[in-house]
Amino acid sequence: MGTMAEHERDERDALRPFHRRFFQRDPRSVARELLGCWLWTETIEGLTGGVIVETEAYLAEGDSACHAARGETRGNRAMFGPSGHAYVYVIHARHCFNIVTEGIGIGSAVLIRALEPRWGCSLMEQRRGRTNAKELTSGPARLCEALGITRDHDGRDLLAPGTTDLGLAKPPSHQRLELGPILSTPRIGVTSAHELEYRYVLAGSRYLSRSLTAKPRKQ
DNA sequence: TATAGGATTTGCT
DNA sequence: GCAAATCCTATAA
Repeated sequence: MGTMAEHERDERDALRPFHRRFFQRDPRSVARELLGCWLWTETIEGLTGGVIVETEAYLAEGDSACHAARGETRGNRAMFGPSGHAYVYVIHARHCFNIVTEGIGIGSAVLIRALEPRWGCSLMEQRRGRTNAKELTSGPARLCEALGITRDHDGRDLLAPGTTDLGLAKPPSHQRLELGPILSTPRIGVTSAHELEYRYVLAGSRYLSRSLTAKPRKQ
């Protein structure tokens, strides 16, 4: 009793799991409501994870920046699968993690862009090759590296414990992060649909992938 | 099989 | 602030 590992386990035992219905909705609603929720992986190496502080929604209709916009391919197949499953893609030799929304055949998802580190910081430091807490999980590819998320997780059901080392849940009410205001901004890095403000952030977080005051980079 | 480009990150200036 | 590094994926031949 009282070890860090046991404390972490107790914490997560009190978690409130998601129901499939939560993901069978407009990705903009899901993206907003995932802020403050907990994401983790538990592998042979250990437990790593944190609190979601930044997300982006990608819509099936009228969103040219969405990977599903040009139809289903081998790479984005998971996006057209059931909601609540992982969609992991590779870009610039790095992985990015999404959660599929709505339902089969639709093609929408929420990209997880940043976490506030919370569990397994030493393992995350090891995987990332750096110790600055702000650089561990503040970016879609950074958090995948820190949590050990790869294409191997593509298509995994997040709502089927025991079939995956990925975990996602609402925190117990007494453990909620002070949310602060939720702001929406244009999405980062997209080469089209700049006008759609489907990036959602906890405005007070120190762990965003891009500060709210930073000038948008050339895209 | 070859080629171009991307929902990124990093280091250097 | 800027540009290089990085490698998988889609597309065309």
